[in-house]
Amino acid sequence: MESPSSHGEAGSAGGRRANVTIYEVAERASVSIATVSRVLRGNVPVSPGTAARVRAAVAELRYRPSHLGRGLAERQHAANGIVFPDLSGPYYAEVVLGYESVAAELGRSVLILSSHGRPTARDMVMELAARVDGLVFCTRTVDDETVREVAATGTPVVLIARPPVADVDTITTENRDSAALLAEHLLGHGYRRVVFLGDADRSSDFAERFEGVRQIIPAIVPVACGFDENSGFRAAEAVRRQRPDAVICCNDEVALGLTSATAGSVPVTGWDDVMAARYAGLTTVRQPMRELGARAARLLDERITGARGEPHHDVLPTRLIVRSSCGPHPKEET
Amino acid sequence: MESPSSHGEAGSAGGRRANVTIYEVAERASVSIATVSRVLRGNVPVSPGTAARVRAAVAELRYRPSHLGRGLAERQHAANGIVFPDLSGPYYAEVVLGYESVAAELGRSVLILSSHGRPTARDMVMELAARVDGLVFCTRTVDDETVREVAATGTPVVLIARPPVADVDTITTENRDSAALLAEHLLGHGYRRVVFLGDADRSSDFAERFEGVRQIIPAIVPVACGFDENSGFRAAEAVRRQRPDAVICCNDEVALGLTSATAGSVPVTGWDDVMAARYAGLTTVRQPMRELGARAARLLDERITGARGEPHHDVLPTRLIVRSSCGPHPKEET
DNA sequence: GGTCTTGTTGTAAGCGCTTACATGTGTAAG
DNA sequence: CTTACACATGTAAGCGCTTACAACAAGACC
Repeated sequence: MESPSSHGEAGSAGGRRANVTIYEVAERASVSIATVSRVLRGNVPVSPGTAARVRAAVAELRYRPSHLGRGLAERQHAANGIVFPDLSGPYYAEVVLGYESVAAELGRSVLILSSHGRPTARDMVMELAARVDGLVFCTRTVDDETVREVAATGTPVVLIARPPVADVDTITTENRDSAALLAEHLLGHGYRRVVFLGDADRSSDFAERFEGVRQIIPAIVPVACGFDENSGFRAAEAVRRQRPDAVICCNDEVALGLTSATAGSVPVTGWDDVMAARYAGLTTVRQPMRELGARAARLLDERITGARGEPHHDVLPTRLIVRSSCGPHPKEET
Repeated sequence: MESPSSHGEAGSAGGRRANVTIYEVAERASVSIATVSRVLRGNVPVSPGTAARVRAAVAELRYRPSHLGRGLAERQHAANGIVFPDLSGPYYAEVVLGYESVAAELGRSVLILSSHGRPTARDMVMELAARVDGLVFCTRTVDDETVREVAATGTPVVLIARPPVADVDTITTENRDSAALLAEHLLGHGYRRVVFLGDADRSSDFAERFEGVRQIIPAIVPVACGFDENSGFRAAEAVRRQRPDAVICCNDEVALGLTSATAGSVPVTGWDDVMAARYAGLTTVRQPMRELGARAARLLDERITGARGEPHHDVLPTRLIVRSSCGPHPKEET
């Protein structure tokens, strides 16, 4: 008996689900479990005859190696996590898509966690960190302390659209310059009194956009607002009180929400260039969301597989997309 | 020395990442690993003093139990998977969001896999199946054979928007009746020659919608088409050749794409009621996408935790949303 | 015929955790 | 002052896999 335990007893008891293990395969192929493992991993030569017998046994038994056993022995999960606030709204969906796509290519499963404003987010993140080889955080999903704690356990971390914490890699999109460009465009329209709708305290992206605008329009008036359509819609009253010539919104959803409420009576711009923006004719700034996720996956993989060195702080370029929502053009080009 | 291995030697060698294990916690608290485990799981009484010592050691060492070790011992992953074709487009993003939200509530992590038309999808699915306690498949991401194979290993499976396979649970949204309703509405507009834009062979949802329409408009003309905006855009030529009074598209994205190409010259309807549909004024059928995911997570959990019995085949209700894209209303109500 | 390779396979020690069972202590009962 | 019984804790056997090391067989070579 080679088995140290009861593995040999294949007895299909009335239990729930008796998964077939490497022991049963070994027994059926009349080899040791080590040989089965070697055939499956293919990193050590095995005689062709034996290999064939093992493969036959694997097929007949429909054997699937347990990830738990494998992971424990190899000390790795072959999985990455990504944490974001919410998947509704096209922004995070695109980021996650890009991330998954690359991670899968690299042979890593991806675990998602939507913090969703849950108060237990921190615990959920630590829990997630215990089951992956690396972790990506999008924007302000958790506080810096949590990021630091995860990083301290040695788990590689990449931050998306968020200022650096400790010496962790980050990937962001360009905000300041394109915000300035957008502001200039609005000035070109002849607008003077401009409102910035969005909460700069809650997102470094928003803060940078605000700063970029203020560089060009020092008198910019900030009006606090959430992130979604509803917030934009509800902000209409507060915006109207400012009697603005134009409103620069922190993202497309807010812009779209505001547009619904004002029926287009006020020139508006967004940020992100989500699908709905095209149909609403929204002037906005396009950012490469999918690329953001893809890049994060690659960066993470490098760290996991051992790359050392200075933290990366990549910045991806964005592009101003002028449509009709900012009003008729006195002289600008499209 | 209680440790059977080298666990006791805490030596922080120059290695990559020496995770703290239950052995170190035990040593620090001067108890056995069994006691540490008991304190952490809280299912067996431990004297208050000991528990406090253990908790202190856990905190000082920043100990995080390994999911691999725990999962192996408990024979469960505490994780669910979900497989979908693509996350771009709001449909799957919403489904996944609803799924994640409930799964997290139930204490399960969620692993996502986008099949993305990859030829290796089948292997990736089997791989995923080996690391979760249950799996959800959205629409036609993999063939029936694969679904059967996963189900055969004893892994609970739930199908979303897909016809039953073996005796697996399914969740779909109502298609036939709302399609008939939509067709009637179009008839009410006075339209007679109607095209159905979409590929009924590639989705049971689309097939049902087509059938529902045909019940009311037997002369409905099918025109093949993909799933996304681009497909809709490119189908404009083929559609025009049919000189239709109106076009019923298989989903909103196709409808939106078509609309861009025809500049609204043809009455069009979609399906799903995605965000962009509201801004494009698209007449469509709303389906509860988030609820679809949420329900799947609950159903799966029931099966995982042991519910037996007949397969469920839930059907969620949908709702016709009339907007302007189907043309001016001769007499209909909103 | 004996020694050395080389190639193939088995043995067994972990990986980090849970838990049935055994052991030891203090206290109530006889 | 025993005997019994709770209660708290330790001991050790797994969970399913990988892999260093040992063992062995079959040619190659002198």
